[in-house]
Amino acid sequence: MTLSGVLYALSDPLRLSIVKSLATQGEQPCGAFGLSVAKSTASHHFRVLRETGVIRMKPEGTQHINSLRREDLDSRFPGLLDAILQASEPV
Amino acid sequence: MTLSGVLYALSDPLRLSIVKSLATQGEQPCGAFGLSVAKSTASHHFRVLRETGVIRMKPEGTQHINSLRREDLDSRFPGLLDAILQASEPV
DNA sequence: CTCATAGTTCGATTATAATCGAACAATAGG
DNA sequence: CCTATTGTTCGATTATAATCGAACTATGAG
Repeated sequence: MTLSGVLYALSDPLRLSIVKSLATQGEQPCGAFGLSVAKSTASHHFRVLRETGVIRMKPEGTQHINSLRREDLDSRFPGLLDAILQASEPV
Repeated sequence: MTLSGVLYALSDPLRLSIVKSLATQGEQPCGAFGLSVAKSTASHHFRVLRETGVIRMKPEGTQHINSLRREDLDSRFPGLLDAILQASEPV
């Protein structure tokens, strides 16, 4: 889990929107985000988030539940996630 | 100045190193960072940092002095820069 | 067993980004 | 005026990343 990796993962608007949704709505399956891209594209973005350590995924029935790795992020990069979530909130 | 833009700019290790240097050493001309890439490549990275609003540049004699736009960043994205600089410090 | 649902993987395409060298521009110094 | 220094711009190349459709996998429902 690297800083550059996390920043890169979050620099994509679609991935950032996923993370924001997880932060405010809590864990959700991939289908719940209403992403307007092909399934394979969505899967790619979830993979990036997973591989950079931003989210975790657990299979549950036929779906995969995503959740934010908040504790890990907060301990490794204190304040970073909060700053990002807060910065993107003013919408 | 967008969040995604700033995150993108800082997700590149070379650009992050420039920003770290500016944060700790204060303003410096392009040549002072000891970047091991071609001049044109360095110029490209400075441009990205400039265009995303992370740094400003002022010509001074034959050189261009770079400085961090800390106030702007802090007011637009409170805590973000600090979190990033702190996270990358543990070196 | 069959079928629908939820995602993944694969391969291909397209779009972005990083990188370089060469030529250029601006300035300061002699 | 000539030259060195500092950085920019341009064009080309290469590397990464985003995107899609099609085929696949796993699970649960009937």
